[in-house]
Amino acid sequence: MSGNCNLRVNLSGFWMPPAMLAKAKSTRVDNAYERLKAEILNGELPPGFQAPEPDIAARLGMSRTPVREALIRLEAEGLVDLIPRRGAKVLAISQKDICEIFEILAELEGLAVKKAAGREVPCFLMQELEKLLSEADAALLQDDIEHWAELDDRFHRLIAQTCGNTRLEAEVISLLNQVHRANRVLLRLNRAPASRADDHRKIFEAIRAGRDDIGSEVARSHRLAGLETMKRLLQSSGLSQV
Amino acid sequence: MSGNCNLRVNLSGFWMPPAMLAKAKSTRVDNAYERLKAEILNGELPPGFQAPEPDIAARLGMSRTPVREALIRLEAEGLVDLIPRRGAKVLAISQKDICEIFEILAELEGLAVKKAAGREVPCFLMQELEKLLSEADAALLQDDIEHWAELDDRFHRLIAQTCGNTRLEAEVISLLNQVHRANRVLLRLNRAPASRADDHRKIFEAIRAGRDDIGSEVARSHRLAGLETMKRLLQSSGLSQV
DNA sequence: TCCATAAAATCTTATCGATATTATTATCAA
DNA sequence: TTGATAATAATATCGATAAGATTTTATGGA
Repeated sequence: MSGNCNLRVNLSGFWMPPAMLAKAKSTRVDNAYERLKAEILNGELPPGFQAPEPDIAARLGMSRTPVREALIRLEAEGLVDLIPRRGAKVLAISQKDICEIFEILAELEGLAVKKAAGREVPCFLMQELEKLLSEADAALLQDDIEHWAELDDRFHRLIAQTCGNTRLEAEVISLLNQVHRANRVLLRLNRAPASRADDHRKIFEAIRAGRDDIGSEVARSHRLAGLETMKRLLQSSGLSQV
Repeated sequence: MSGNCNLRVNLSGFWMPPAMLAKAKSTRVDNAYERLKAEILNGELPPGFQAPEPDIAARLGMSRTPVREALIRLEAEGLVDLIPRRGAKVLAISQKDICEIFEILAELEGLAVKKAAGREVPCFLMQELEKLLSEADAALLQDDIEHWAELDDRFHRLIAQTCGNTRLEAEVISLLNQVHRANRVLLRLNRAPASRADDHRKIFEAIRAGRDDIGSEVARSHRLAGLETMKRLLQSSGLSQV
């Protein structure tokens, strides 16, 4: 058994329980989905990238059918656009898109924090949140904006996971995915954190203290402040799409 | 001219006879998608209904490929569950699902009304809203709960369309679809309107007057009150799923 | 020569029917 | 009853073909 074909690589880059990795059956559709999604999120497939299905299938080493099914899923998640007779295109994000998404995120993240503060959040999630906070502080001290951005993103995703509402969690994460690359590109231009760092700490403390009112309000205004930063960065960079 | 032609919004409400949709759609995938979606929403395919792909394909008179692609889209919208080696299953809604969805709807509908009140809503939409309000009044006077429920649903969908945020609109409509059958079934048991009728009027007036603060608050509490009604109906009916 | 139009070639998807794979069920011996 | 094994059923995937749009080429008139 030298070439273990069942060995699954976690391409999403996020932590998964070992059981999940072991059990996850590796179908070609799932494989194509995970690989394409990872490549879109990390920028290997940049916004605007466009290719016919056969090309993508060939690149992934499989036939068109599973690729097509993966693309349909990615389209439903707002990451690609399937243009009839033109192939699949990685979506670019405009200022309007960012406004729309951040406005929704402000409400949904506010709700997520409210729900999290109103329930018993599993201990390991709180510990993970706290770890992210201290690592982010450390990254800022070292001026490591790249790493800080990564931790910022993971904090927001983890918050979504604390709320206990699975649909809310999935929707927040889907929206974060849609703006993931725009976030990264603009922060790289900015070379500075896009938000007040202590907002995250406030949110964390509010959840721990069960202060749903404070928490949700901080989360909401945090996201709306982020929107203003994004708008400013878009203006100053002169980019119409990211 | 981006290729979002495949994202179609049914402006006339949400339900159309399959035959009509069949003619409008050119591809079999779209055809299968629209037909299955309509059948799920109107209850022809009830929650819990389950069938292997070949059966569904045979019923729709096409091969498995387009059916499968339609099912993947429906799964992404939370209407069906694709169970490996078991076929496609129409999702049933539990009390937990209703809680999750209504909580999110409360925030998103609140935001939608806030945005609608803060902008110039196209005249024909306001007229349509007003028409729905007076028709709903008339239906109540005649004790036509069935018709009232239909108008209530259409009001909520139309509100989503006034907000100007296309993602917000799509998400609200998707959530309304997921609870559509549950709504209908429970109202039929109840034989009475599930919410204070004048809430709708208040929301309409707030949008017209540009009072985003009032409008969003009424929309939010309206939905949360609806959640309580649903919970009560579920308890009294003894149903664990709808 | 230049432009408009028609015809042909090309390219890509949409769809099909068939096959390989694999989970589930049935069967049977210990 | 249990565990192994065979049979079954349904999917996952493939390769091929048809349909349809786009682009290119050919053609004829000014």
